[in-house]
Amino acid sequence: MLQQTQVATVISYYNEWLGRFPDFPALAAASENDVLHAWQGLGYYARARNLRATAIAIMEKHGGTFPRNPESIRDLPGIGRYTANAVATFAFDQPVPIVEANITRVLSRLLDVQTPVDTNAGRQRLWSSAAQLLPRQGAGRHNSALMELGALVCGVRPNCQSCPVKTFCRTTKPTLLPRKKARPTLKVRTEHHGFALRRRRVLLEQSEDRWRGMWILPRLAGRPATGQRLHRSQFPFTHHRITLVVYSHQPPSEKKHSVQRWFPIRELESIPLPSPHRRALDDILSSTPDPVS
DNA sequence: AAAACGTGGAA
DNA sequence: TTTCCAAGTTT
Repeated sequence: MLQQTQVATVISYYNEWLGRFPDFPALAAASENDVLHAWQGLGYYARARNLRATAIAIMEKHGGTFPRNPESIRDLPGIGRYTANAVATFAFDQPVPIVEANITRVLSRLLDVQTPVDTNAGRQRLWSSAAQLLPRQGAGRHNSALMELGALVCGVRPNCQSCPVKTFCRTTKPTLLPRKKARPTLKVRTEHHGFALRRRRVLLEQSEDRWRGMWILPRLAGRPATGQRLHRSQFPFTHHRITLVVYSHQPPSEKKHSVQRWFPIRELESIPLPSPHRRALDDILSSTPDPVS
């Protein structure tokens, strides 16, 4: 959950998630739809599918017990070098390095790393440095301390006065570090969707790409020739800014290549919808109590 | 190896 | 308002 997501955001999901899926058997037995529903709003939905796949792997390949060594952990779906080592060091106190956003700030400043950290050379530098700094005993505590330092002192706006390792720090301009590659230019796009309501049911389709497995308003090829504009909003998406426009429309009776279903309005809260489409639906359903047939 | 993958908080 | 970015991984 914490991958590329702030701790405070994760906490608002964490307890409910664990209440719903308290252990590996429960998560392994859950449907992908249930998992996506519990995850909705958190983003990066591949994590939800991978976490479920990991639970299944734990049950089927590891006899229900989470593996202890980093290589085995790394083989689980959705777990890369950082997460594997983080679990190994925090759960099992193993002497393996970790490098995430906080430690990237700390090490790049401590060592005055001018190489962009989001390049192979930069990552190599940080990971080998983290490995060298590792103590033989108490690696879990050490790694935790590095992260806390990055979170509480060596943040985006560092508080060097209160830094416990200021005498070792090589940079004189901490706010210029870590360096990163130039961001790709923002791409602006408009996406057109249709809203159809019949007998208190809304037509939705299951996304096959961006929000794979989640339910969205049916895509339209472009601005429809007919149909009233019911909603317009914008949402950011990685390096895109997308304008979402929703029109009233009369769906053709047959539609191939995408799963479409009519959902009673009451059921909308129980199915996984991405945030922009949920907001659009909320907007339309509240402003037009009884829109077009 | 660049690009894709989401969302909301904070400056 | 815009921009940056957060306990990264996969393709």
